[in-house]
Amino acid sequence: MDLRQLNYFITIVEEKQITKAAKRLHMAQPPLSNQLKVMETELNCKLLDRNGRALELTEPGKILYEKGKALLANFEDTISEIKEIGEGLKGVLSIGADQTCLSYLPEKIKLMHERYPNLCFKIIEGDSFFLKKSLINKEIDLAILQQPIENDNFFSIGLDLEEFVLATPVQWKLPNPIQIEDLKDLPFLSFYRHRSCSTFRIIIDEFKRHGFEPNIICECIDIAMVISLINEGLGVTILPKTSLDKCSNQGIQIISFKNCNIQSNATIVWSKDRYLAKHAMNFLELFTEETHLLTMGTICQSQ
Amino acid sequence: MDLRQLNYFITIVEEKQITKAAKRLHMAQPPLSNQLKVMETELNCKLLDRNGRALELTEPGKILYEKGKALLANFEDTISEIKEIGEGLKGVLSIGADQTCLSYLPEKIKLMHERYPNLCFKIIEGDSFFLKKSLINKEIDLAILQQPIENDNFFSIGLDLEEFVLATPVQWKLPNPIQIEDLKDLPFLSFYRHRSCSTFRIIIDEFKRHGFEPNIICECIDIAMVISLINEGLGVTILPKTSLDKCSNQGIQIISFKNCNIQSNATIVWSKDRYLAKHAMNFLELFTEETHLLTMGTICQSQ
DNA sequence: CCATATATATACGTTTTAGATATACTCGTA
DNA sequence: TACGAGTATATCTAAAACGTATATATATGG
Repeated sequence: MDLRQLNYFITIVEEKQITKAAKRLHMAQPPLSNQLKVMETELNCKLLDRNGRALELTEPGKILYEKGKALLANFEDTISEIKEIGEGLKGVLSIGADQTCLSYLPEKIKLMHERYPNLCFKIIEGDSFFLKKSLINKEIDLAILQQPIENDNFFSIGLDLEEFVLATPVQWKLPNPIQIEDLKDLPFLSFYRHRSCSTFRIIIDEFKRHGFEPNIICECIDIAMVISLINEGLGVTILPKTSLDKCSNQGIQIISFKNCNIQSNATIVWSKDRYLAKHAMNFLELFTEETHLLTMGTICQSQ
Repeated sequence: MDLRQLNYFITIVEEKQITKAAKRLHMAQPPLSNQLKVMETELNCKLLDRNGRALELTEPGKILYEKGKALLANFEDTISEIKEIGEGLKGVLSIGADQTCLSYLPEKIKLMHERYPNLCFKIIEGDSFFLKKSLINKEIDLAILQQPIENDNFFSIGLDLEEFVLATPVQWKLPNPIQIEDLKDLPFLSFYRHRSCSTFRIIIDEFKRHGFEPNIICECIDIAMVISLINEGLGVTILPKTSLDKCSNQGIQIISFKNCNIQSNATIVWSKDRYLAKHAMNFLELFTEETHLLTMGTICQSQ
């Protein structure tokens, strides 16, 4: 017996007549009578007691009706749920972001929530290595991080380029804009978990390009810690502009660079090894709508 | 989507491979791949992520697997239950009996319970009119009563014929066996709800055949009441022998009749208007096994 | 009591679709 | 690069679901 037959049976019971049930099911009466017979043969018992016109449930018929109705409803609910998840209307969207890119998220998540109110979000913070591993392990759908991963197991789209700025204690007297060489002797605060963190590398590489290395007096794993150290007048750091906008920045002075061509290269990345879930595609669309930075061809994987 | 396809999907998930799943399902691999594709098309989303060899569940696939597995199990349980009920292994068997026939039940029900331990019983007591109505209303599956119902809406099989006996107070000095004429002046106790009760009519008719009517001093609705009145020495009554055996009968004297040809005519009766449930047929068999009174042709209705 | 209306069952032909077979493709590996 | 394991595609076959026509059964009205 299958669900089609079960539905036939339930309709017959509710219409109390095979003919009416056939109409409701948009089919002719004879095949419906037939299917009922097939079911009864398979179950080896009468489900309906036919005396002339009156159609009455037998004991097993009664039970089949009760349980079958619940089963069908359950099944239909499940199908609907799968479809909703498939359409990205429901489910859990897991996004990874490194510290400098966390600032991209709040606005976009608000937008997603408005469009897909049944969607849940999971935000994971970590450096590029951690995020890469999470993508491969399928612990996250997407990651936003500085600088594309040099590996060809990932698709990626670049977000708006954005300048890096210098953050210093507010009372320090420094030129604005400043030159990278002026940082030579300033105490420098950096953040990362591993020295291979991409944001860290971008900055270090820029220093090296100018022929020196920063005077690092503290390495933190956390931007907020760096910010509070700056607040205390301990030193300076270099960050993408927007990631400072979202912090409480009284006590922080923001200075642009004159001759520095490092830019925030925030990139949204996902795994090639995996079917990109619809809700993740929908999230990507939020970025493409605005920036128009990419051809959609790179997003839509071959199905 | 139907349950066959759901089962296919679940098997694929569990075997982690379409080829192995096809083997387990005793079918070829191509149609199984096809069905998976059909499902994905219908649900409008990928259920499995195929990268080369590794077959992994997508988000909607995961949910479908979890819920689908439960659904399938539920469905199979329901089918099993229906089959059990259909085979008479389970369910509720409702039996009606009039007072003089209640004594037939305990032994048979014990037997039924041993054979079909999951079967429940419902025993209803009432006079023949009440039982007839209950059969028509389908409140009971079968009824056991005195004398076949003269209506042709019922099937019936007669049980063992059994003599009626006289029950008197133990201290009364009466001949044994006795003649029906000797009852002419004895105080008579009778039981029934309506004067049309068949047991009552059988007895009255026998009195009339001998040219007199009993000297009825009390009409009760209950055998137990009649018995206790006899215990008190109030009068006598006539009953089928077995229905006295089962009562506590200290204080009761049982006397046979010499010239009386009334017999207990206990009959088991069921409605022609109704498909006789399997458990009811099984119950009937208990009687036919012993008595061999009937041709099975009358039991097995045309299906 | 027969005629009619209403409903279910049977017979048979048609269409749909699940499944089989053969084969091509894809990817990882030796 | 060739091979092996697994999946997808193409085409055919067979089963079964459905429709049409019609027979049968049962309640209702004249």
